[in-house]
Amino acid sequence: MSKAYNVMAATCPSRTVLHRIGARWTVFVVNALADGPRRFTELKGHIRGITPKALTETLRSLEADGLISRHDHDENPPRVEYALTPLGRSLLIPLRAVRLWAEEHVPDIEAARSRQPVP
Amino acid sequence: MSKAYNVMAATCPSRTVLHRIGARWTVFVVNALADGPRRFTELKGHIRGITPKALTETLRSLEADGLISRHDHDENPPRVEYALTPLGRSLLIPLRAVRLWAEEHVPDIEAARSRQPVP
DNA sequence: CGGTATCCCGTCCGATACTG
DNA sequence: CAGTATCGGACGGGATACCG
Repeated sequence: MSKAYNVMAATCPSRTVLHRIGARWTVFVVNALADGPRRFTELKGHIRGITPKALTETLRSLEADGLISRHDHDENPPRVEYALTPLGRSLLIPLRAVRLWAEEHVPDIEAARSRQPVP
Repeated sequence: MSKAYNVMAATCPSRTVLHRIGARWTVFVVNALADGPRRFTELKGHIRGITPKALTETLRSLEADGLISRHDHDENPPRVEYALTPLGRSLLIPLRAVRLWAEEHVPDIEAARSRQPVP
């Protein structure tokens, strides 16, 4: 049952899924929600360098894909909390593997890059 | 030793690593090399929809990062083989997890997307 | 606080054609 | 076979300012 989709096919929808995962900020946002719900400004503060525009777009995309949920408490002052859905939490596992790999192998890759001739 | 890098820091070099992983064709090329060395045209045929330009760029980038190696046999007609380096093979593990997740959860995500109002 | 609204620029990437 | 050359367009995303 797990082989119903094959990413190598040109028309396979799993490509759009991979595209979303590969988007600039997805990994950061999903990871930032790993420990529980967070508010907009919390996320913005935690993910250094992200602009409100990028954060909004990322949150909306992830919500559209059912990976996170948005809960507006409808208070004043406003309070909105974002949280991973069960689907989003399941993504956390492979994403953590990728993140750890990245953090682990930065030196190797930087070494390889520095071996390049600088044009 | 594994926490020397933290992707949440704005200046963290692991972000460039993630960026490379997230690039349009990286996942496909790395996965296509999982079973051993392959030639340019083999890859192009296996990864449906990729243009020679995109394939070349992806291969060069991966080579620059030390993830794949390029072996020109210097024959006529030309024969060039690409293969994963040990570093590239280590990436295969987290990438496979991501690919499987994507293939597995396509239905969930498509369902979520179809629940969206179509503007 | 939790976002929008603009503006704008780079770069990614597809299509197509050509070459050693 | 294994690429390069060229063009052009879509889009992601940064900077900045503003709003309910």
